[in-house]
This record gives sequence, C-alpha cells and structure tokens, in this order.
Amino acid sequence: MIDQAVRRALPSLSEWPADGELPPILVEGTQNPAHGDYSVTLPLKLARTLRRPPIAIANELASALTLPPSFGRIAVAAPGFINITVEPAWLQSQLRPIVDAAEQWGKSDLGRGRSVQVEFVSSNPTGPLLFSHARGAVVGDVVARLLDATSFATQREYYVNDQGRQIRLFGESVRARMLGQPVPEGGYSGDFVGSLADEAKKSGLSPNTDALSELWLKRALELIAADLERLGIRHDAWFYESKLYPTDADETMARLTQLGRIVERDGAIWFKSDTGKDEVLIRRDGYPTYFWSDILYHRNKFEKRGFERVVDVWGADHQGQIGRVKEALAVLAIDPQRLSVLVVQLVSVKRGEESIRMSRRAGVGISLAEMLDEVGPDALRYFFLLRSADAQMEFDVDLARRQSNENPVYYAQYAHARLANVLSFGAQAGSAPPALEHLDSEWELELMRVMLRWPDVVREAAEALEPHRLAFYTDELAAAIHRFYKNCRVVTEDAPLTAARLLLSRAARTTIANALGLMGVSAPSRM
RNA sequence: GCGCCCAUAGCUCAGCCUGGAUAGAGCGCCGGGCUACGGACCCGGGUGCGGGGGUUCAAAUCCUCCUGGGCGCACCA
Repeated sequence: MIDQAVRRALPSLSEWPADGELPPILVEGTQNPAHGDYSVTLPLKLARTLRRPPIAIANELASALTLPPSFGRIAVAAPGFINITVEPAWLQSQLRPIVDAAEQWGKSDLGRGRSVQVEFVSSNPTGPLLFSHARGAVVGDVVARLLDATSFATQREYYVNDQGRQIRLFGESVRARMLGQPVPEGGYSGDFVGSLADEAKKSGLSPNTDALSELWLKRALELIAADLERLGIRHDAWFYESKLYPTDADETMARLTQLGRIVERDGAIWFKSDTGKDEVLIRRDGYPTYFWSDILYHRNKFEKRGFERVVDVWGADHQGQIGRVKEALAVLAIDPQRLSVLVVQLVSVKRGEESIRMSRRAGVGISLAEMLDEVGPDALRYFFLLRSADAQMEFDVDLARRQSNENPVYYAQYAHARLANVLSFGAQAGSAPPALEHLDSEWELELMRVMLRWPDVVREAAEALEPHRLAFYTDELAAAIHRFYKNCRVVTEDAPLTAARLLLSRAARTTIANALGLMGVSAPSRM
C-alpha cells in the first residue's frame, strides 16, 4: 500500500527518474522505532542521477505523498530519509479483520494458481530413513507449505530410485540371507535384510532376485512413508525412476542425438558438454548413470507434466550436479531458471561433548525414528527451521530434548498456550463493545505492529524459498506476546477494555497459530 | 588444482540477494521482578562483523585477493 503510494507520488518530482533506475523495494521497515515504522531511502539513491541534494528530493516527494487519512504521519529526516509512522487507530482497526480471516490470515494470491513441484527427501530406498535425511525433509515440506499458502498449485513428490544395479543388490542380499550364503559384494546385511528374508520364507516366496527386490522396495517405501508421517510429511506423488524407460529415454536420446550432443566412446554413451567435460549417460555395462536419469526425470517434470516451476531439495553432497542438470535442460530448450535447487548443508549431531558428522560417506546411521523417539517432531522441525538451509548446523540432541526455557520451541508454544488460556478465562467476562482506542500501551502497539508483518513474512519467505524466516518471525512474535501478557492484564473490571484486550489476544493467537501451523509445529492450548 | 557453501557476542545463529540512520536474537553469566488471567515468563547488565585492498555520500551487505572450515569434482549411489 505504501509502496504504491510512493510510486504514485513519483511523477510529481521535477525530474522524473526512469523506471529502470528504481530499486525494486521502495519502502522498508525501520530498525529504530524512533524513525517511525517505515522509511523510504529513494531520495538518497536518486541524488546521484538527479544531481540534486537528497534532502530536497525527499521534501518534494514527501509533500506529494498521500496516504489514507487515518494511516500515518510522514516526516523527512536528514540526510534524505522519508519516515512514516503508522497511527495507533489504524493498527487497532486491523484486529477484527485478522480474527475474521482466521486461518486465511497471512495467505496471499502471489502464485495465482501457477503449478510448482517440490521434490524432496527422495532418498534411496535402502531401508528406513536416517536422521541425515530429516533436514531436507523439513525444509522441503515447509517450502511446499509456503507455496501452498501463497496460492501456488503445489505438488510434493518423492523420486524413487527403483532402477539400476543397486536394486538388484537388494534382492540378491535377501536371497543370500534366505539361502544362508555370504552377503554379495556391495550388498546389504542387517535387521532389515533379515526381516525381509523371514517374511519371504513365511509367505513361501521363492528366492527369486526380482521378486525379492520388489518386496524390498515395497517394504522400504512403507517404512519411509511411516517415518515421514511421524514428521507430519506426506508426499502427493511417488515417482518411480523406472517410469522413464523406455519412452522418455528414447525420446530424449533422439532429441540429444539430433542436437549433436551424443557421442559414443569406450563402449559408453556420453553427453557432449559445452564445459568441455563430457559426462557418461549410459555406462559400458548398460546401466544408466544418475545424470542420465536426472535429465529424463527433469524433462519429464517440465515437458510431460507441465510444471511451470520445480524446486528440488538436495543435500550438499549433490551440489556439483546442479550445473550439469541445468545445462542439459538448456540444451533441451527448457529454461533452467524454472528449476530452483535448494542445497541443504550437512548436519552434525551433538550429544554431550561429542559431535558426529552426518555425511553419507561417513556412513553414520542414526535412524530418524530413533531421533523422533528422543526429541519429538516439534523440536526436530523447529530446530531445523532455526537455521538457514545453506549453513551447516549442529543439532544439539540434549538441548532439543530438554523441556525447559533453554529449548526455543517451548517459548513459542507457551505464548500460544498462554493466549488460549486467557481467552478461555475471559470467555466468562460479559460482552461489551471493545474500546480499541485503549490499546495504546507500548506493548499492545508493538504486538500489533509485529502481527501485521505476518503476510509480508509469508510472502517473502515463499519468494526466497527460505523457510527459516518463519521460525525467526515466530520467535519475535512470541516475545511480543509474552511482553503484552506480562504488562497488560487482560481480564479486568473494565469491560470495554477487557473486550479490546481479548480481541487483541484472539488476533495474536490467530497469528501465532498460523505461524506454527506453516512450520508444521503443533500449537498446544496447554502444555 | 577446480566448483559450491560457510566465517558476525563466550556458545548456537539471524541480518548479506535488494548497501542507508546507534549491527540483532537465543543460550550461558551477573542482578532484579508474582495482591489478580500459567514464572516453560518478564525487566536490567555487553563484548562482536576472520584479514588486506577496492567501489560508494554511505559497506556486515557489492567487487577482489588472502586465511581458516565443510561438501563435491567417478562408467559410485
């Protein structure tokens, strides 16, 4: 709204700046409340191109700036800021709409129904999920929730590697176990293999490798889905790699051959890259490489299924593949910009004084289920969301399982529980028309200001694909709620004031419930 | 050697994309706070942008070099 007002006022400047010279963001929030709620730094930025003192530009722009009458006050500050302070009356008038919007509060039509796919987890179905998969799972899920909340038609997909040499090893490993033979080279051992062998024997399944591979896949995916379910995650689609053969593969191979991108060498089939580093697509032994199936899979997403955008959530150890997948897309005349790859950095686990790195190569296997037993889904999710995905992080198990003020997830949940409690306590208070104008203490005004940022937070987090912004916002909101609660008695003898504070409490509860909800963290009414 | 990520308070991390007015939060530490809706709370206390150049009226933020950590660079998965 303010942004538009600024844009409308611009033509009044004696020297109208070219549109292309305008920065994308004209209005920003201030850090210091003394400067008001919003500030416009445009005069400072324009000073150079207009060759005029910034303060003069600020004065001219400010005098042309018209805001809705009750909205706020405009002031110019040296060396060329335009500051805007929102009026309490305007803040107070926003409470009822928030309560009425309920779970819609914060949602927007940013995406306007455009289709986007979020592909995440997609871990090889070797068995139950490991803790090392959890971060990507949470990040992907919350990205999908953000896209849902901003009106994208979102699909959550899990890509299943059910093709290639590994899948044969599954069956061979179970077969070996059934027959009491040694584990095949590169094969698997352990509880999962044992239980599958038992199941096959009981059901009278013959030790046939293909059938056992199929059984493995089925059971492994069930376990994975169950682990994800406990984390509050459900995929809309499970896409099997084997679906890409032979049709997609043949079509794509024909296209690339026609484009002169295919070369045969040393018995293998290669992709000719502009980088000078060619990549194998089909190995000498006839099995496709991951690169080849990645190409087929992404072409399938864009061309066959018509997603406008695709978000892939990958682990840091797959970073190197981004460039070549995008190159292949470009060669196939698919705009690589339509693919966003979120790289989630590695997590190490800290227990006591000991820190263990969860890299795939290190082969450290703490199962996700085990960790969920220990810390629960809420703490797990919230901890991952308290870091930006592109920073390595340390997961402190002792802290996550601690039920005390040291654990940040309780701070936010407690704020919600407090509001729920005061609302049920206040329900007995008689109804009176709320005296909104009495919500004028610093704590009440601050709480309203924080609440009203919520839709911007959702939109910006969705645009940037940065779910951690939700967690930081939630923490800020919870702080404002706690301060309000401590300093403003809600239920009092003063009925109109009580009604007003109850309305504020309802609006705040709506906001924090929606914030926790978008993160997939529960919002308990008592704890 | 090449590519990507990271380096901000004692610790764990936001802020960087889109430069702006005294750089933030949690934990830990010290000191305070309940006659009333839940003390898992609130209030006060402070030290910091890894280093060097550069661009700019203005740099944690942009460019560059360096240092230190992580992950890749397979006819592995």
